[in-house]
Amino acid sequence: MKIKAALPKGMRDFLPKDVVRRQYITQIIREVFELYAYQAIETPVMENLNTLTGKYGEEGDKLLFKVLNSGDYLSKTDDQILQAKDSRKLTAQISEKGLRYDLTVPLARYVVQNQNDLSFPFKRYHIAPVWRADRPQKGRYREFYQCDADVIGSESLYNEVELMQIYAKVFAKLNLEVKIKYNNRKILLGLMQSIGLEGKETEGIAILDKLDKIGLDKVIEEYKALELNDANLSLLRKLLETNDVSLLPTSDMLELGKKELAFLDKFKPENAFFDLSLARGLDYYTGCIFEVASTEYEIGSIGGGGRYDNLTEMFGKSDLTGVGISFGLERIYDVMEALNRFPENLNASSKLLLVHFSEANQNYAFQALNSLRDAGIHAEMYPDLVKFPKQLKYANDKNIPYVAIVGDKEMEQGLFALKNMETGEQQELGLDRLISFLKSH
RNA sequence: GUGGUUGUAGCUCAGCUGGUUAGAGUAGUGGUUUGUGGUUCCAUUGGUCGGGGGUUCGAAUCCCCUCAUCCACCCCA
Repeated sequence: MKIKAALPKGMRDFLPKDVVRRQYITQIIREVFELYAYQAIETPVMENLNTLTGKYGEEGDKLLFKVLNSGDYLSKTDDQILQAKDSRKLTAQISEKGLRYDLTVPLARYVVQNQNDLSFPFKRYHIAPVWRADRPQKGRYREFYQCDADVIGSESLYNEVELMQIYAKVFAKLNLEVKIKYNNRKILLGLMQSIGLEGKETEGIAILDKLDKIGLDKVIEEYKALELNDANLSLLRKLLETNDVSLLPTSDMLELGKKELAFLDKFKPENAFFDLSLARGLDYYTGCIFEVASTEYEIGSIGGGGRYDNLTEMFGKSDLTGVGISFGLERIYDVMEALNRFPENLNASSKLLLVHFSEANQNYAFQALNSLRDAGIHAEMYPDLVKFPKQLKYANDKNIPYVAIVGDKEMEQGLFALKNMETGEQQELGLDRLISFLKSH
């Protein structure tokens, strides 16, 4: 029976030429992370479901990929729940693992679990895929890579500044123009509280976040629906129009937020800007928050992050604050692709193909391969005995720049006919000269 | 979860208002006197026209359902 070759929704294959380009991006990110003294870690793709749930808000919980228990999982379920077809309760009984939704929550778990072996402040980076059961669309996939750098156990705001510098440096190296936006959850929370939205802070912050999309008037309308008085409504309007922190009311929370903001204002990179309407949906942020968007191509945010004070507390260790940023690889890729910013010379192929006409030729060529590879030249021999044009076509399709022809003539003279696949030029060289030629071209 | 779009050969698509054995390009394979590709020419493989049901003498084409896809909303990288 023939089954249809297909992938699950929102997941993709990558061709060799795609992988080279993805690695070009991650390599730059990795280098900058290491320059700033972050160390790589790895964690499993699966976490216990109770590690993941409740960290990303209600929406986030819905978007978790859950993994079915092994074995005869149905035999252990409650009959009543099974009969009632209650998916949520049943899920809890048949699934105890899930795919990670981001790299931050697993980090919190990791830090608590491995605290004895880590030195704090712990600066780590992690480049790996995450999964969200979202509906795919442009720039949104169900499997995508995040590239994270976080500092755990340091409340210094220099960390925030460094992280913004990392954003600036990486995107500069990628030749992309971006705008780094920052804000502070304390400002947002304090503001909501001071305008009479105690208990409804999250709701109020979510409205702010829509400013870009629906405009100021509609934002104010939505606040009106929350029964704000006129004084507070006009205050909000003014704040959003001017983005001016000095207009903020006074409260303990707000003063704290303003102080933190002032620090960032002082040390921030040139392309970073305070934005009062920046909110970010992830539930765990408590201090500074960041988001990066391309100024050249519309695709949503290509990076985000912030400070989280209570994430390790959920795993039983308090007083361990963290701050981090994330790069979204596929969106950065899409921007690079759309703007044609990948270097021309990225090539996944070898430099040389050895072609031949007989088994004797192959024997001879295969031995030469060893010397070529010992010299560090990426080389391959066409493995099968096929017609000559077909071997050339292979080199051509794979974008291999040079072909060395090994026929009886060449064997007798101990030479290789080196052909430049672009110009068609051919020259006869001994093995030593072949190697030195390829090394210098 | 809501709204829209599109589903025809491995890939990109054409098939007009329903009418004979469903086409093209490209890729694949075989040849073009067997040591020169990208750039000759010829031949050839490959499709239950997303799936199911209905209307009709007759459906890729019309209607209904369903699945998938892409896009937008929600939210996010």
